[in-house]
Amino acid sequence: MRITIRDVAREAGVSVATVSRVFNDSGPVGEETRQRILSIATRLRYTPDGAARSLITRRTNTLGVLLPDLYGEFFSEVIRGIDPTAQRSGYHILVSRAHNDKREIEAAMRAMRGRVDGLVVMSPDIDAAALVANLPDDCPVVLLNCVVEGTDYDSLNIDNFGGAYAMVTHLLGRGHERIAFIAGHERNHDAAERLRGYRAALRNARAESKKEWERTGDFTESSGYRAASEIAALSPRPTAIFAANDSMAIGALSALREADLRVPQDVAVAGFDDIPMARYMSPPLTSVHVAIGELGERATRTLLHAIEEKNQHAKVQDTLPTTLVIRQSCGGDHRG
Amino acid sequence: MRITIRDVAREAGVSVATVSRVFNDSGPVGEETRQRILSIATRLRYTPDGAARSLITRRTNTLGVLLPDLYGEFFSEVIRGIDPTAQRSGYHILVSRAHNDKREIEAAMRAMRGRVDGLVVMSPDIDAAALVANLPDDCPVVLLNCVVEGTDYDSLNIDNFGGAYAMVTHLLGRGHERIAFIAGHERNHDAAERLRGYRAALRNARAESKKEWERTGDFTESSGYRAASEIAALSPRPTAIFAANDSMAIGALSALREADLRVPQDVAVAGFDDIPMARYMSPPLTSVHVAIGELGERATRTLLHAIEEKNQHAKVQDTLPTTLVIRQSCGGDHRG
DNA sequence: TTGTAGGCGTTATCAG
DNA sequence: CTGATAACGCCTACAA
Repeated sequence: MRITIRDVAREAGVSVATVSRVFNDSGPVGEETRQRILSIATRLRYTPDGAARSLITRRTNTLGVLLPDLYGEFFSEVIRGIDPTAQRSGYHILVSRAHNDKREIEAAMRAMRGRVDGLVVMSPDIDAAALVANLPDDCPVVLLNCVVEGTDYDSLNIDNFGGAYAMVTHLLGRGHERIAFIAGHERNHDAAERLRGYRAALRNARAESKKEWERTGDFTESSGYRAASEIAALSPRPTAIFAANDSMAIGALSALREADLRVPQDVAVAGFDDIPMARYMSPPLTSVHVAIGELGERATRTLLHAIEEKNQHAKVQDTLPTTLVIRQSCGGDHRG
Repeated sequence: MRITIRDVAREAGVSVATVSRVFNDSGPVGEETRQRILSIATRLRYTPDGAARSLITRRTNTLGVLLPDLYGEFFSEVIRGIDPTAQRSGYHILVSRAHNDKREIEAAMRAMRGRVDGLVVMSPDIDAAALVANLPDDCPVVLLNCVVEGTDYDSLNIDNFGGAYAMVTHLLGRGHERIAFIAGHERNHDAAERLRGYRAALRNARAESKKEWERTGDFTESSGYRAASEIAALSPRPTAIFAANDSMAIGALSALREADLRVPQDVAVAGFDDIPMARYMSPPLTSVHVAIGELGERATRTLLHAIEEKNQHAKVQDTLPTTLVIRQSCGGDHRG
C-alpha cells in the first residue's frame, strides 16, 4: 500500500494542508511542527506522488528529448549536456528515440504530450517545424539541428557550413588541388550543409571540382571505408579526402592503409566532429571540432527559459561555432 | 486552455465515461458513437492527460533508467537496446545520470519514485542492492552490471571474468609469455572482474606474472596511452598488452606507435567491448565482443516481466556471454 | 499558525 | 450500450 500525505498528517496529528505546506514551502508552519512532520515523513519514506501533484500544478518537471536513431558519441554527448542542466533546475528527462520517419516522430511527440513541460527535438532529416505543429501551442519546443524556416521556434544549429568551408580552405592553403568529399545522406540536414560548405569553398577559391570526387556515405565507418576505396582508385588520385564525420574518416584511414597509401604523404584525411578518439588515430585525425555537449546544454537552457516565460518570449535562432583542429592526418603542424 | 475529456464528451453529446471507454477499449461502445467520438477527438487534438490517468491507474507507463556518468558508445548502445523494447510495450523511458556517488544516486532514485513503474539501475561502482533498499517494495528493479549478492533482485551482468580469461588464454596460446594488463578503476565492478580474469588465466596456466605488468587506467583513451607508454619502457618488455576496454586499447596503440614499436610484431594489443570502431583501427583491434544493445534489451524484458508479475516472481540473475574477436593487432588470422 | 473543502482529468463501479 | 458519480493524491483558496 502506497503511503500518502494523509498518512503523514495523521501520524503527526496535523492536517494534510500543513504537511503540504512543509513540502512546498508554501506557507507558514511552526518550526516545531515542521520538524516533526519532516522526521515522520522520512521515517515513513513518504514522497509526494508526482502524478497527483502535476495534475493540479500543471507542471510535470520533466523535459522531453526526442532524438533520431543516431549512434556513437554524439548521442551520449548530447545527453551529457542536457541531463545535468535539467537536473540543476529540478527537471527530469524523458528520452525517446524515433527513426527519421514522419509517422514515428509524430507518434512519439503525441505520446509526450501532457507528460512534459517542454521538448527538445532533434530531427535532422525531416522538416521539424511541420511536425511540431502537432503540439499544443503552450508546449515550448527547442529545435536541434533541424531544418527550420522562419522565426517561430527557438532553434539551435551547428555551424556545419562554416566548419566545412574552413576545412576545405585550409586544405587548399596547404596546396591540395584535388580534394574529395565523403558526404552523408543528402536528406540529413547536417550532412547537406557540410557538403554545401565543401562546394562553396572550392567554388570561391576557383579550385577544380569533379562529380566523381563526391561520394555519399551514411556516417558509419564502413561507408567511409567503401567511399575511400573508390576514391583511392581514381586517376588522377585526389590528394586529400574530407569526410563529413569522423566515423567515416576513420573508415577512410583504414581503407587507405589497405591500399598501401600513406597518410598524409600520399593522401591527406580530415573528418568532422572531433570525437575524443580522433587524436588517437594513426595518424592523429585532423577534424572540425564540435562542442556537442554544449549543444545540449544550450538547448536545455533555452528550453528552460521558454518554460519560465510560458513560451511568450521572443524566439531565438542560434548557431554553435566550430573550430579547426589540425593534426597529422593532413600534414599536421610540421608541414610536409 | 487545455482540452479535456469533458470537452470531447460535450461536443459529442455523450458522457465522459463513454469517451473514456473509447480510448481504453474498456467496454462496449456503439460503433457509430465510437467513430463520432474519435473524429471529434482528433479534430480537437485531444490526448488523455497522463498525470490524471496514472493517478487512478497507478501506472505511469514509464521505465526509469539510472546510468552512471559513462561516455562513448556504451551509453548510446544501452539506450538503443532499452528504448525500442520499452516502446513496443507502450512504455517511455525516464533517463537519469548520476555520478557514482551514493548520495547522488539515492537522490536520483528518490526523484524517480512514483514517476516510474520500474527501474533499470546501472551502478558498477557502488553496492546497488543497498541503494535499492530505499525504493518501495512494489517497485520492480533490474540491476545492470552491479555488484549484487544474493538473489533478492533481478540482475544482469556481462561475463567480464570469462571474457578476460579467454583473451589471456588466447594470447598465451599464441606464445606470449609476458602479458601486461591495463585495468580500470578497481572500484568499478566490470573493471575488477576483468582484472580477476586476467590474473586467473595467468595463474591457471602457470604463466609468469609481475606486479609491474598491471597498470591502472580509467577507461579513457588518454589513460590507456599513459599506461602503454610506461609498459613500453619496461625491460624485458611485455610482448602483449591487454586493455580492459577498447578506448584504452586505442590509446595504447597510439602510444606504441609513438614509441616506434610495431603492432603486433613487437607488441600485441587486445581490448575489451569490441566497439564498432575497433575493426577500423590500425592495425584492426582484437577485442572481447560484448553485445551491449542486447544487455539493455534483456534488462528491459526482465523489467517488463517483473512489472507484469507485480514483482511477485522468482528473481533471476543472468550473465551475458562474451566472444573473442581476433584481428590483426595480436597477430590476427595469419599467425605471425 | 492551522484546518476545511473543492477541484485537477481520468478511470472504475454501479445503475439504468 | 450508456450515464452518474465516487475515487486517485495532492494543492490552495478561504475560513478559523
